[in-house]
Amino acid sequence: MKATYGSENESLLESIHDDPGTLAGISQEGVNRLLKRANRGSSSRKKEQNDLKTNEKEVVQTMVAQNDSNAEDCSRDGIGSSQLEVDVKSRQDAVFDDMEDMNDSDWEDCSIPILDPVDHSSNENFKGLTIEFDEPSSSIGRKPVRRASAEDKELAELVHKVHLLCLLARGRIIDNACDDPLIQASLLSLLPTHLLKILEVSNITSKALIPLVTWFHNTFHIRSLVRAERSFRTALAFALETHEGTQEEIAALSVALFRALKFTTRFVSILDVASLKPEADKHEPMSRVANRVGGGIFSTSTLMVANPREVSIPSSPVKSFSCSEKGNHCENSSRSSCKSKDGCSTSDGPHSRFSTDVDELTDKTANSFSCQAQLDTSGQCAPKNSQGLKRRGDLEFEMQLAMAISATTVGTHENSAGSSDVKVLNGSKSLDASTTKRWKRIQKVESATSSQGLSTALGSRKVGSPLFWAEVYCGGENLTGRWVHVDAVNALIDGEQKVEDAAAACKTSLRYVVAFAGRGAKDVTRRYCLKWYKIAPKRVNSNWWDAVLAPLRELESGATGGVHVLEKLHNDVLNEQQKIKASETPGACSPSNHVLLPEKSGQESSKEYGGRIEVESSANYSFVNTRNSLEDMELETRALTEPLPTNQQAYKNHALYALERWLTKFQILHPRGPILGYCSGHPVYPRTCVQTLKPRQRWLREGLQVKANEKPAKVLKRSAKLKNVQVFEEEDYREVDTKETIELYGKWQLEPLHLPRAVDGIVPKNERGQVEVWSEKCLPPGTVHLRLPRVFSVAKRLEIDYAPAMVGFEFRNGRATPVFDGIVVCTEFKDAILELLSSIITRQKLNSYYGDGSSSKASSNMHYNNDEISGLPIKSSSRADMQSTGPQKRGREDTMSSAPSGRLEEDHEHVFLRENESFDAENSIRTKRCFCGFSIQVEEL
DNA sequence: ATGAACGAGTGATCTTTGGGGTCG
DNA sequence: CCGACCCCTTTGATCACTCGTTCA
Repeated sequence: MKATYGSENESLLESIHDDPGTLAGISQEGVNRLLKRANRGSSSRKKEQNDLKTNEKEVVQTMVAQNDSNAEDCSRDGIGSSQLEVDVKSRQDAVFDDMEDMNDSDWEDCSIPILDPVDHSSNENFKGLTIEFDEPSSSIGRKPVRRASAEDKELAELVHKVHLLCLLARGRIIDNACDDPLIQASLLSLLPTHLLKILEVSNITSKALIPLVTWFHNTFHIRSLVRAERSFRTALAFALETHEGTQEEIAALSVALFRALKFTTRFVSILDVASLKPEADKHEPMSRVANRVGGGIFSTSTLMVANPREVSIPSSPVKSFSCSEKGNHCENSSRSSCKSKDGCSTSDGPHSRFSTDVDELTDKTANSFSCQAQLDTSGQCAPKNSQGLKRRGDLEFEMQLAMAISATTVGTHENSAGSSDVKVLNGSKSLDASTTKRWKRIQKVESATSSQGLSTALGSRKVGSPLFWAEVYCGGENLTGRWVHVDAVNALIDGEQKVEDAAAACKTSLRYVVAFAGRGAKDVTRRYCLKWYKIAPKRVNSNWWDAVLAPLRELESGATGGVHVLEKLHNDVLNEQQKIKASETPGACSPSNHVLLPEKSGQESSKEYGGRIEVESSANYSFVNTRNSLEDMELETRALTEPLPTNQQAYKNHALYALERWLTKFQILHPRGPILGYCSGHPVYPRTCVQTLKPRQRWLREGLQVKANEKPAKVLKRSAKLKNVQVFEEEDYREVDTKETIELYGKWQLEPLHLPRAVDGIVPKNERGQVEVWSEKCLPPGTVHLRLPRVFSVAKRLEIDYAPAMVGFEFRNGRATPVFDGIVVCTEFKDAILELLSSIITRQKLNSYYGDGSSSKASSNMHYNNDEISGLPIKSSSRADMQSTGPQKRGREDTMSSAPSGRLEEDHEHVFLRENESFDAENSIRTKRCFCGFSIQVEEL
């Protein structure tokens, strides 16, 4: 495994050079680091297990040897030996755990009492040992279950996030390359003249795109390549030149073409990231993650076959056929890379194109998957006879191919059977039934072979998955226009609802579908995902993701749905003229301004200051401005209209729906309805009906109290054994008392907290003489919370009634201890307290500036004075003040006080940790405390 | 093949207000 | 005798979640 991963890492490193963009580089570096760390962890874990086993064996062997030597005198007849070994093993198993951490030095050379095998049956000790043997032996049969630790999860999340960022960066790079004017111009120059008529369509529809996509699909082909070190733009140019490329490149070319034709177009990609949860990779070693990184971020998927030459070419009598039957393509195969029986194509030269013969293809695929991927640039391959025994590589390749075909064909079938909006190109005959059957067969084969340890199959399941496509904004669709899914690679138009199934068939999770435009990005997963409840748990924390996407969304919106500020200003100047012309063409860009050599991408067409394009961009301003909000609404609507899941489990954390059985003990349905449907006979309620309940005391913390005469919405019985141990001992016959109930209330039973008002300067306190200040709302009316140092002393000295303010609990020494911070006093005393505190501060200042002696003396005076004022010893400055050696920290602050210096020579240097600081915002006084108890107050400028 | 039910393991969350000895 | 201070010791119950197994 390690070796595999190592090679993957190397390819990963190589691929860094692919895009020398800083972000990509940095991201890649991050990924590598994480992967290395992860690999280390996982390999070390594996190593642990291996070591465990190895150690075990060694220990057993050693001990057996030892025993042998020790039992030299024992009779060694063959009858007892096997039993002896078993028994010895049992002991070793029993002591193994303890031995794990011990060094050899920990072991004394001593004889292990081994009884004569003949006699052991009569020995009681031995019997005991034999019993111990049964446990580990039975556990051997059990699968070693190692659950993911918190660290594993954290690591997996980190990898997931970094991977996401890398893929985002990658998408932006590709998107940017699609805007390349030269590439766009070259594409346009390739375009047949008759297809240019599409530019005359004012409001483009998905239907109008069919000839264009057909041409593109017939012109450009997928080929899996060994990547050379080059930028994506170069790769794109190369793909353009050779008409072949990776799925990513071909998809990018299609985007570039649409943009060249002035269609508002996005490059859309499934970000196939490493799993958010460590368990997902449990059975797929990190090599697969690395592989996916290599294949997903910096190149398209690669065939997981070590030596491409090992892949045989099935020798069914195919003169040619297209793997992209019915317009669908498998990634690692294309018609151009399919080899004739007696020839191998070379990668550099243009490949001959073969006409698609679906019927023939059907036969071919039914017999065997006789399509050969061109696996490397050399394109060399050795034709082989499929009749013979297939090697692993053959088998695997066929599986990949089958999956790819199956995946895409499913979508095709649904397309053809589906709505009229769905267009299927290049297909005349449905292969679905047979392909589906094949798919199932192949799946069986796959599971069978993988169980045999077919390592090369790792990662290959994702082959064929639709990972890249385009979204073209079709103004002629619906009333308002909409984004249309255009997968030129697979010749699919408007097949958004097929993507999920196709991806699922290739084991690709549709967790993140991101559309790129204008160097920005937008999450459009909702458009392609019907079962969001399956996706949501696999996605990263939405806050983080939204924050990451926020700036990119603006860029994307600016490119596809809005107008740049400068353009808007410019357009404002020409407002009158625009108004006149705006009413003429509210749709997409004008075809009449089409030029073969575009100066800008479709998104930036409005930058072209000339004639109608400019006018249109302005005219579209309000229109396109709503385009994004319309799309947001569309995605939002999809989010709110998810179909009811059919299995109960799915309701457990469903965002929209709930089953009563999955409610937690602190939840309740209120109101109980409406019932949206039933699942296995259980009524389904909207999630909005699920209310969280809390005890009365808990609501108080939030400044809410239960209304009068409200009965608890739920009463829980809680075992209180520990609490009532003493009670129980005293009244052990009252078992009922060992249970206590918790009365829970819901939000609808609450009202704002009404605490008794402070009267006559007396603070209302609880039974402990405190005020619990969980928030400002918990303060009794007429009181104020003062969180000032020494305020206790001041209040006491002024003989003002106060209550310690309890702000929470902390666990210390295994028990909860209340945390106090400041005091609560009646509002009328606030000024008096602050005044006195202020006077103390002033006195300190005067002392420090004009007092006889050094500032240190003044400082010591301060503390002394404080104590004097309060008449009470102040803990924080009691001992330490007398022992401190001087202030250790001076910053920009104006030091109001400094510690006494040099009075006592001690080694201790004060350390003022930030968490020990308190800050009085009103007076801008910061109190810093050393752990020794020494404190210092500074006024911040 | 799928899903329900169940059990086991794990991590997260909730809990929530000292007491005895020593010294000045 | 009283009050201040130090030291002790670092919970554990419960819930939610996940995964594996079994069974229908």
